[in-house]
Amino acid sequence: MGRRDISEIRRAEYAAAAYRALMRYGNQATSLARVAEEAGASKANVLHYFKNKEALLAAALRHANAELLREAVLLLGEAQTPLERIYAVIETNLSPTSFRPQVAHAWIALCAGVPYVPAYQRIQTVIYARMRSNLMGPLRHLLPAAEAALMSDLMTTAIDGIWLRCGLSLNGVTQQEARAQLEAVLDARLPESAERRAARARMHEVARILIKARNG
Amino acid sequence: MGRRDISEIRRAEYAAAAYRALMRYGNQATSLARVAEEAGASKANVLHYFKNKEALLAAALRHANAELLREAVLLLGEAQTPLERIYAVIETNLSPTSFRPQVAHAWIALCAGVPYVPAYQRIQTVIYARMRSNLMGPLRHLLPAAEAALMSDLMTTAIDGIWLRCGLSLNGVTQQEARAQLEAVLDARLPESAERRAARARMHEVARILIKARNG
DNA sequence: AAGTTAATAAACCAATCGGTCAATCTATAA
DNA sequence: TTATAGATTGACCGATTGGTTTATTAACTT
Repeated sequence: MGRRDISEIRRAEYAAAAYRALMRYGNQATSLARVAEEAGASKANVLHYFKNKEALLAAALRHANAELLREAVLLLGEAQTPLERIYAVIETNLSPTSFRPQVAHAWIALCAGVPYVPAYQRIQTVIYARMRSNLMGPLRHLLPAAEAALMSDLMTTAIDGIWLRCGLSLNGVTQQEARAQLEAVLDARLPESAERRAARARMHEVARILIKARNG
Repeated sequence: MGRRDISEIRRAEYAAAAYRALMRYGNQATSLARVAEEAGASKANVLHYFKNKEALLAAALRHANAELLREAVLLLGEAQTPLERIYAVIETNLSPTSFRPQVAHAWIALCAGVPYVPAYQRIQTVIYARMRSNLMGPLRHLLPAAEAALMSDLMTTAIDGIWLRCGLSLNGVTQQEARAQLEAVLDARLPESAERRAARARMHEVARILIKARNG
């Protein structure tokens, strides 16, 4: 175990601790002291590996995003048709890994900081670019360019709105309600068909299997 | 000018100042000192009228919500058909009063605090209840109950997502893009028709007139 | 005019914030 | 074994936070 390894290990540890704190206590209450406590380390050592709080929280959000990305890659890897790729995106965003109030809290905190913290802005830009790429790819095969762009934007918007509501969790958006809403979005330009039914069923099944495998 | 009046005047002044601070500097940077400076008063006097910061910011958000509500009432008052009432909601949320990054910032700050600040939660609950009422009313006339509820939820979700994007304003959601997305949402269950075209045109015109009157 | 009440603000407070520093400890390299 | 570089930390710092206290001013009541 070289000294170089420790650096990376600590950075990952502290980023994960910061993410946990962000989920549990919210942005306001996530101080360096609390993150250090969460990680079982000293505040000074956290700052030994991150030049400041902003860098730490940015790493925390990238850490969380990487988790989500891993799930997306798995699902997209199983998709074989454009419609299946669209449902892969939907299933990813509804998977229990991400569709949880606590996770949503962390992302809302990110959104709140975007206008004032350049590092957050960069993360958000990357996330949106990937979302757009994941959706535009399959949509281009199914719709004219303008309509594909519209549907990509609308699905992104709807997913954002669903996450927001999930984070507030006032009346607690059910996964089923969220799914129904996203299906309705699809209805606007990709009317129900045998292909769509098949794609939905298959990716739902793939998601179920992957989740079970991860938990088991 | 009785002493009772001054109390209400100051409360309104300070709430408005807090809302301005929330829009300009974000939640993080909105301190009592800054709000007092924004209001041209002393911090102590702000706390003389609000028992603490939480109450002040809650009043600020209610103040902002009241502004939005006034606009909604005006538009809904002109709507004469169910479809027009739906478009009244859409136009309200796209009006330049509310559809601005700064305004969205303030609301995102609210959302970020909802899980931790009970007062914010109450405000959010009221807002959602009114939105649902405004949408379910007309939708019930146009769709079966279950479909009406679905569309109400979906429109709320989409509006939330649009506001969120507006607040981030990375690629800057245009009012036109937002309108196109909401039209696509309607397409899912209320296909384009002569009635819908008429309702859209009329409420768009009503909104234009009201905005012009307010600015002029 | 006198007395009471509310409006206002300066000064102050303890707590906490993000961040620095100097000093230890530890483990590898020589 | 000793030297050295990195890991780790307690103590500390100035700034800022939300909130209180105390004193002064202004205004209504009688």
